[in-house]
Amino acid sequence: MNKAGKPTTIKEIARKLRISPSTVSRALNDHPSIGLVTTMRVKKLAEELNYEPNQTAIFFKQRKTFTIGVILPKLSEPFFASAISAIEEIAAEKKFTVLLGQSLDNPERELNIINSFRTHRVDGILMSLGKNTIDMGFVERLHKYEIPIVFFDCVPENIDVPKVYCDLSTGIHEAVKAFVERGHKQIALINGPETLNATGERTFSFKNALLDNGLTFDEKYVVYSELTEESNYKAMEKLRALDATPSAILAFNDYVTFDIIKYAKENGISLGRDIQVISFANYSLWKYMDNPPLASIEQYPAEQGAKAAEILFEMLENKDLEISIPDQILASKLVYQ
Amino acid sequence: MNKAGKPTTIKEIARKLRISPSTVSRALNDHPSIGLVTTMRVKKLAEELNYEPNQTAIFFKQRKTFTIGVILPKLSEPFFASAISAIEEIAAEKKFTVLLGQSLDNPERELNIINSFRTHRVDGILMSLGKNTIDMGFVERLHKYEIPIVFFDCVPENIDVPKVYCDLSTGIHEAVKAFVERGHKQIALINGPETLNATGERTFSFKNALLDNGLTFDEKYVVYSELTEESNYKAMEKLRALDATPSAILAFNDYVTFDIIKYAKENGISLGRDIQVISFANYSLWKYMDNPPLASIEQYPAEQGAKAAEILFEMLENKDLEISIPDQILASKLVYQ
DNA sequence: TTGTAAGCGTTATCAC
DNA sequence: GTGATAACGCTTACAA
Repeated sequence: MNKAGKPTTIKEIARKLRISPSTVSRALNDHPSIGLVTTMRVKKLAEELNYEPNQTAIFFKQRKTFTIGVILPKLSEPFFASAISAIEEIAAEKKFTVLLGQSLDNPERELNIINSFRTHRVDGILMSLGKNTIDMGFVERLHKYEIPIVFFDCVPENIDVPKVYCDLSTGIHEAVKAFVERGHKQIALINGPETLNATGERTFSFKNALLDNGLTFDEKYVVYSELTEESNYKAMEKLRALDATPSAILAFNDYVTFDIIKYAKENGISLGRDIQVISFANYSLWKYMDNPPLASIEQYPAEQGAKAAEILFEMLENKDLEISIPDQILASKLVYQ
Repeated sequence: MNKAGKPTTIKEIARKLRISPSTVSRALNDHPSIGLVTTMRVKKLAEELNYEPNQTAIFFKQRKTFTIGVILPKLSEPFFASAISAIEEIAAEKKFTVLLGQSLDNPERELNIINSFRTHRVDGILMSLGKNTIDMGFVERLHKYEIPIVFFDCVPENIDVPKVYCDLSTGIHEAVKAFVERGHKQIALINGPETLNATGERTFSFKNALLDNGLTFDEKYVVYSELTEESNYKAMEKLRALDATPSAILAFNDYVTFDIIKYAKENGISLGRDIQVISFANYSLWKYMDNPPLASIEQYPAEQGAKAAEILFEMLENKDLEISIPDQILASKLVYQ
């Protein structure tokens, strides 16, 4: 800071020391060719004047911003909150800063954020897709601009781009096995909207898991919910209307489970005795509840975010935009509370 | 993008159109002095070449980055997650991007983040202090650099700086009143560590609320916890050891409440009948629980974040770094689930 | 209405 | 070991 109230610049230091700006620059960067004395003098004055390099100038010159952008559907979702938390920690280690954008599942917002990130010249992007994203054209555009992007959790299909996601089949298998071991024969799945990938994935693995455990798969035991309370209740009613009412339910996520718990309470169903539930984890407060699900399928948001960040930083360090990185698939796991 | 694979620049457009870069710049920025025809030609070519202004150059030149930094203790805390979520939405409206840093309650990390933000030349900072921050010297430093900062939720005392926080006294008064109306005479407070401001504030308001409701204040009914499960249990035991066991407890936060619930379960205490609890909200899932607290004192994280962001943007627009802005105090409120 | 030129702060290249 | 100069891409007086 100088008397004019403006940040000190290299030029100023140079003027005061009657040496050239380039010498100052080199001295500050410990360039070997600069004499020890000069270096010391420069550093001393820089200290005194509270010199701080103007990063915007450096960014501009070096075409690198030491910044990564992270795009998530919603930050207030615990799942994404812990992902971003992990990402920020890794970025901080690497001396990178994190630009943040939330899409709120709106494809238009997603594109706006990406554009904003691009004009901010972020060095790379981490992204978890919103539910409604169809057009993936932006991936190619980013590639043209040589901005690497790594997807995690909600990742695009059929595009050769680095991805980190959780394989639900392992957790679903464990869940069904746990149910079977407890003697359940009628196992249902309350799934999400049929349009979601996550939904198809669950149905697929659920079917396999049933067959692998010596049960038959009956479509009727898979009901689809729009994930509103009303829709979740309807799903429960559909299941209760079946000839052989299921005694075990795999729920799309914890929010569905909450509604199942509420529904059960209101309808005199005893959770744990009449019906057992296993859920996909977003919350982890079950231990405080009286009627928690039997277990949860953990999808490791922090680990996914961290892994994605690591891959991104590796790409940034090696400039290997072209080599295609194999999908990083974390196994989901059944976790008892 | 041009054939060299580099982003198109204004110079390139100028060269191709055989006009000067300044004309191109002006045309792209709809400068009134440029003829309509020229403007159109420029814009058309810019479009064709996928021209995108290099923001790093603009940031550098204009000494403004359209970026705000947000510093929070921990992103995975639902309280802060919803604050940042609200902040991001407001920033997006203003076409600002959000730089993110989490202090993890570590003062050193806080300073690192602030330095990083400063070198990134953020236009302003929003911050919620970590629990252990003592040295507030950075505020003055930021002031010198003319970087406005607005605090929210966990704000510094005795410093003239814009602050947004929630006044707990209103909620605590309502809580005590609610207890009294239900016939409770022995009301306890399980408080946080004595070193925290938040703790002193609660004691202070709790005392006043008791007196205002015609009860007496007895220090023994305020116990301090380190907020670990063990410490929370000890707090409960202290209360149970009192001559007149409290029938109502005000809990420092929802985590404490969770432990109270757990403790009660394990010790055959019926929540709701033997003991009623009111908590300070960080989670909002009580409706799904069997033994929820009677009510929660809501502190409106999203509103606090939003308000702080608004103040910051106002400061940025008016460059009014000097006028001191009166504290923005939101009333906390007792909310029944 | 348009062009010229300077400058933002830093660093890389070349020269001495 | 140090200095001069140019360059990054854009904006903006000032000139024309």
